[in-house]
Amino acid sequence: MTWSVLSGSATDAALRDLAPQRRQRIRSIVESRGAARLDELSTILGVSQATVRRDLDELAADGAVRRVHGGAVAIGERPSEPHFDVKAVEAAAEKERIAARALELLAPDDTVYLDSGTTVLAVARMLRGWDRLTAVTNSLPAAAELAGRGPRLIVVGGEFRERSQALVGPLTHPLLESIHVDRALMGTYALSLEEGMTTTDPAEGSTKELAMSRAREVILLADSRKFGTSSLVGAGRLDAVDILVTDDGIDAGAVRDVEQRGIRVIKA
Amino acid sequence: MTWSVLSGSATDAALRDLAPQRRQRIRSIVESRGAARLDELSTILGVSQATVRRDLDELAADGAVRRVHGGAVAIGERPSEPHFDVKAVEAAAEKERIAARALELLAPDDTVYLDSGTTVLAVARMLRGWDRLTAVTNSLPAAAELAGRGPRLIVVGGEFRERSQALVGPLTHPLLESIHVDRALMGTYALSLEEGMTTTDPAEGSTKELAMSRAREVILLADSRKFGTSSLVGAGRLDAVDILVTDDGIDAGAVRDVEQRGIRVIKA
DNA sequence: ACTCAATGCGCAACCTTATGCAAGAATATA
DNA sequence: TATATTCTTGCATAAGGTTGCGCATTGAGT
Repeated sequence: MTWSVLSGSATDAALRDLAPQRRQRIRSIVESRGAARLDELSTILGVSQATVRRDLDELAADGAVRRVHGGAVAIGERPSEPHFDVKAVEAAAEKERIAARALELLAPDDTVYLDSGTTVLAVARMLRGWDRLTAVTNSLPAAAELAGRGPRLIVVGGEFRERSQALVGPLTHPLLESIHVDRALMGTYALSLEEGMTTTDPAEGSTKELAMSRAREVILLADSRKFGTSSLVGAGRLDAVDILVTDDGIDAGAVRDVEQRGIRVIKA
Repeated sequence: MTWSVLSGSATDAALRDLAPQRRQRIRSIVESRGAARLDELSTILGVSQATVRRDLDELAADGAVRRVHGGAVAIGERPSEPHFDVKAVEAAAEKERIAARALELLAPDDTVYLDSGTTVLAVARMLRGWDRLTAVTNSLPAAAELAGRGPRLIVVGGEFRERSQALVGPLTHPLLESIHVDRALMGTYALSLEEGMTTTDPAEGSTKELAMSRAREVILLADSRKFGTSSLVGAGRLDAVDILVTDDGIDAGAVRDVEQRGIRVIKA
């Protein structure tokens, strides 16, 4: 029992973070907002500005943040502003590997559909300079990434959905129905054997399904953590998928289950 | 002007950006518009001109922007004539004025089509926070500007044309034909009484014509230097235009000619 | 149990930097 | 050349930072 609660400062101490925890919090605050002023941090954390200063100096010494007058800014500030708020798309190395592996499945003259999602976006980045390729996409970040950098670019129309930064809904359908692509590179929010691909938005789900139906070959990019999860609405059954590219975190059982459905599994 | 100085300075400090953030903002403003005036930046950022000067000097030293008399221009704006720099700054300010004037013609609940081009792009920028508006556009930069910042956003599909950074061609038509907007804000490469609007690309021309035909009211944004010029292919006759927003550099004779066609002329 | 050094934190006096202001010099436009 | 901007410069000020010190808590040694 802590009857030391009687003393004011003892109470505070009990509630307060330990120094390393506090530094970690500062670090994530600065990182998520790009910058933070000293007095803000002091208020948020409930410690004095002097303490925040010390923490900031510490973090700066470790190279975790960059110290500036009045506060701190995150390291890795992008020099050229991305057209879209592609937030924290320092795509995990894992996604990069999956993307690189998927790239090998494409031919230089292909017509390729690029779905929304960060993993597929990583592929889009790697397509710079592929000037014989035709890329079709409903992802605005992917479009921004490809605009004028090699591939012929076709953007499907539709209503912009902020969460996925993609164009979805009924308005996309006429265009999708009028085209045909060699390969579709799909992402997904969740994936399970029974439900197949699932996502949070009905419009997005049906757009995904339609896109897949217009492709000769469907390549699904999904990291192993997606396995065995499911979300609100269906976005295509597993049967629609021809190739699954994932990372080696996937367990052998899952691989066997998927391969049993006639899907080729590639571990990046 | 200086009420911010008079009021509580502590409040201001809390709202103000950190120096690196402010520089980053300046950088992206200059980059996205191609140029910016010093006093504009001062107003936008809420700091004195002296501070903007210092920031600009700093950024110029880093090679992030190019400093010119009266403001700064983005790196990579190629000078086509002597004194282009200052002209670029002036022209940017002119477009802003035209855009601001056009903005007054819109109602909060409107459905608006935004054409490609830098002047219309300036309007898109000003539409941030208009969350009751629906914006339809074929311009990728405009879409990037609006994505998740207020208006409902619908992007028409189509093939991306690098020169205009817009989606054009036959693939755009099905979607355009299935919608109807209150107002269309159009830009143009060239403009003359006889030829009407003209542009360099056939696909772009027909897309513009179609877009205008889907609008209840067509608003053309064109600075006065465009008058009396013409380009390769037609992009709509003047009869299709209801309102012309231009700058006061236009001569009285031209205004009379245009008004004689039943077009309302607004000088920004 | 008691002391005592170590640590973390807050406070406040003092220094530094960033910003604003204004007058004169420099530069553009007519 | 004349005139209106814009730029430079020096200085005032306030926001931010630094330093030294004291207090509380903790943990180890006696």
